[in-house]
Amino acid sequence: MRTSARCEHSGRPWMAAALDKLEHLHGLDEEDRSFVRQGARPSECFAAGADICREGMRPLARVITSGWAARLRILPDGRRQIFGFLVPGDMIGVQPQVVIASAVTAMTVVQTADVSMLRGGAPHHPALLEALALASDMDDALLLSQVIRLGLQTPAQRLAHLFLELAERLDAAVTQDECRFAFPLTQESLADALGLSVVHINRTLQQMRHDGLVHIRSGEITLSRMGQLSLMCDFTFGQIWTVERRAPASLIRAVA
Amino acid sequence: MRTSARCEHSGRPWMAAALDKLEHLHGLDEEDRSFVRQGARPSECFAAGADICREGMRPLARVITSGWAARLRILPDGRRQIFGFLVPGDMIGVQPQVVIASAVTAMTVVQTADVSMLRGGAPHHPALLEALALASDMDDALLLSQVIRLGLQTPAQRLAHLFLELAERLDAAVTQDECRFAFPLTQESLADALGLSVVHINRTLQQMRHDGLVHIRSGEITLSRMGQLSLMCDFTFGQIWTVERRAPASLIRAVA
DNA sequence: CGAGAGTTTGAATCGGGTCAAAGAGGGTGG
DNA sequence: CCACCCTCTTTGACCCGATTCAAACTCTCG
Repeated sequence: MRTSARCEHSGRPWMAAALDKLEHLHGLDEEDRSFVRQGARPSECFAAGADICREGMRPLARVITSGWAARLRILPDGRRQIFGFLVPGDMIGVQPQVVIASAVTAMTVVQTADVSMLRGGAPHHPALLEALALASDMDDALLLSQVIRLGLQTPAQRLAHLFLELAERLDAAVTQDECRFAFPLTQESLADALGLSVVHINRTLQQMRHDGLVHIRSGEITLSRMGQLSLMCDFTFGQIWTVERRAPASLIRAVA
Repeated sequence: MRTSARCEHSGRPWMAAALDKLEHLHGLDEEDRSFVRQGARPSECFAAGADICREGMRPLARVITSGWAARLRILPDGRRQIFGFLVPGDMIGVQPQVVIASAVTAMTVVQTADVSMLRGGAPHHPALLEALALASDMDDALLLSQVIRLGLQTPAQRLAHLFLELAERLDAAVTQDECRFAFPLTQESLADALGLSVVHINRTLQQMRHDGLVHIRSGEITLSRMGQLSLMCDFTFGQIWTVERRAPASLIRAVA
């Protein structure tokens, strides 16, 4: 169990991702932030492929401080469906949740923190309570996006939509219509998330690369021509951070 | 606005569906039940096709007392994706929800009741609070089922899975391996929910009818050979009513 | 340097979509 | 009470997109 004050990989102060996410959702004051920082306890570290939480369990209240995970279900015949990805700042079992209907599995090495003090919403911190409720709404919205991808989008649209959603959630760095961020997923994970075969994911990515839209190499993705990308898959920046529309300004600028 | 004590269509006491659902999720005592009955106010009645709640709004706390509705989104190009169906007893905007990420549209005439007193969970009714948290978990689980249908199931499996899920939620009547209940959806609605074309829904239903599995006629569906149905789509009765596995006994018996 | 995971390629197949048009109800108004 | 109309269902033909299988290639890590 690690107790250092910084994340190994990103080098940012630990809990920074979670605080940024909550801040995005609803402004916090310094009092709220220190409540979160002091209440959180460094917790388990999971190897890639390890189960963070099994299906049907009452989950512990945890936040991911580094690494990527996935909500997923495995069918008796071995095929799996990924419902969505969890990135640093995302929480599990914080909302008054009794059971979780899906497993959560680490896609990379994942570090977590225990945030039991947030269960049932912090009584004396109304802003925090609001932020947590919005985080829960966001989870719901992300699941709806996933249904839209599977239900009505073409393969290229699914990929574009997922990439843009991740870029926004990760608050990715944007430079002149290009957006770049660490991307640890295999094509197989993408296939399992987007309801397509690995082969077809591969061919579609190739086409998109040829069109100068996406480039994935050595664990890093580069999105180019963001305007084109968001147009082709009907993605709107800012929708994720519901109510207040506080999308990272850089992303919105890059598209406009 | 109606204030009568009974539902027009079903003839059951109004709020019966909601109370039954909560009861299924977590046992209530008479005190809890009368709290719900007395706090609920008969509210709007919606025509088929009317919007019960628009996307991005802070929803009023309502429960459907009769009729069917659907959570859905309509894309700019006119195509629509149905995320799931709401049946009597299902609630909108009760959980500490700030915004709703999808519209809710009436599929039939829908009567609703105002249950604002349940917002944020009834303070002095712990059992009710638990039941509401479980209802919220159930909504999450239903959305995950929808993703599984779209992501990994064949057309026939999607139909079977949806029918069985509805049978269980509606606590449908079962007689010797046959299950029958009112079914007001058009094939177009099914198509929009299951990510298939109307034509293909039609052909698949025909095949299933030919196989003696399903029969839809004049607003009523009959499911036959329930064991076969649940086997072919990997549906497990009882999973919906999470923790306590309190599926309607009749349904579980019919399959075993 | 080798092993294993992940990516890339080709060829054959078939499931499901689209288009177009014909039937069946079921409700309404004359 | 019947005729009409509108919606929903059903059918056929054609086509394209995505899956599958199998094999080669490439990268990364031990």
